[in-house]
Amino acid sequence: MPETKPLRRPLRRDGLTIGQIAARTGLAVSAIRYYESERLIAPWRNDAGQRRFERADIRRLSFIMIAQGLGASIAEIRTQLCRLPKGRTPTAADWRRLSEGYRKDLDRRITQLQKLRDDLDSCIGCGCLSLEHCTLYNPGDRAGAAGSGPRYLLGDSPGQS
Amino acid sequence: MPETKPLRRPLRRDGLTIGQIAARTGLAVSAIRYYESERLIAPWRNDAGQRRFERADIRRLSFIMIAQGLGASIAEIRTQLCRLPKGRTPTAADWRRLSEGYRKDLDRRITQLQKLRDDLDSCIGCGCLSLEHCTLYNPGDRAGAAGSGPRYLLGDSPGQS
DNA sequence: TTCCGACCTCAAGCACACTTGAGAGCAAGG
DNA sequence: CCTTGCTCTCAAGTGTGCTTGAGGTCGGAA
Repeated sequence: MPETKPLRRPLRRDGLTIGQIAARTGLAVSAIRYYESERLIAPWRNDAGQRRFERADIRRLSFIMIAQGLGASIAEIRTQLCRLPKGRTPTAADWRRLSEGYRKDLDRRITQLQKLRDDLDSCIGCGCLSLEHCTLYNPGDRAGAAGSGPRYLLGDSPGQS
Repeated sequence: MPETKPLRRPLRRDGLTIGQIAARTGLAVSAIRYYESERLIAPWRNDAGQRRFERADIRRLSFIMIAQGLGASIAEIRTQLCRLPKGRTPTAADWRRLSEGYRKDLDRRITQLQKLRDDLDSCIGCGCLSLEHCTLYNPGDRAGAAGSGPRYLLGDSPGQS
């Protein structure tokens, strides 16, 4: 987490600076700028061209972080965020509505992982490893198997050859 | 799935060709070559320098596919595979031993996803989105949230702007 | 006024897991 | 033998989600 050390804290009115947003969300400044370039957020600019954020943007960024943790791509998240009301600050209910899809997805994923776990012992050492219709390779949709993203979670520490 | 259409099928003795391995595993030929370059598999070569595989390599590749589906990186899988016996073809018991780590990991991930699901409604629309110590952002280790890999699983079809 | 830290843009780079392309060499059915 | 399709190597490209660097501006405390 670079760019996040001393922080003098000025200008609370007229919006938050990108550094303040970074500090509050834990995101890197560069990541926030990237999200803007991807049209996930739309801060306004002050006279000098510096970004200024609303408090609501923190929530928006938080949603982005959660959605990413759940496996969503930037494009998907953009689509999701488009469903928020345009003219006004989203309410708790708006966010909750958005989250419902994720909840259903979580349910599906949990079910699939449970199946995967139950299949693992009976499958991994057996003849079905010679393939054909083993549930371990084609767990419904491949997505349900929970992705190629997370690193260093399988018990081995990173950096081993 | 390119490179997987007509298939004449010769030379069963003296090992399987890369095309045959590809057909049986569903992997692309290029992916198999890549795995060799990453030292996950080690086919021998015939006189002309073409790769020849053992049947046991199918199982090995299958393990790779499963492990990837569970979020393991190439490096991690390489480490895992190093634990297999060197001199002989791995037995079902060998594979089962390897899979135990994954089973434990699956248990952890299922638990975390359940927690995530339970937290989702109570968290996503509420004040904790303004951050600090919300479980949704820092679900233990970030890996437990199941990764940034899987695409198109959140209910929205791909290709939407 | 000075100065340092925070901010700006734009281009390029990175890591991962492959795929694609060029150019050439085998293998086996007809 | 010929042809077709499978195989080879090596380099470069792809997509995702950022980070890094260069070169420069802004803001506010001293």
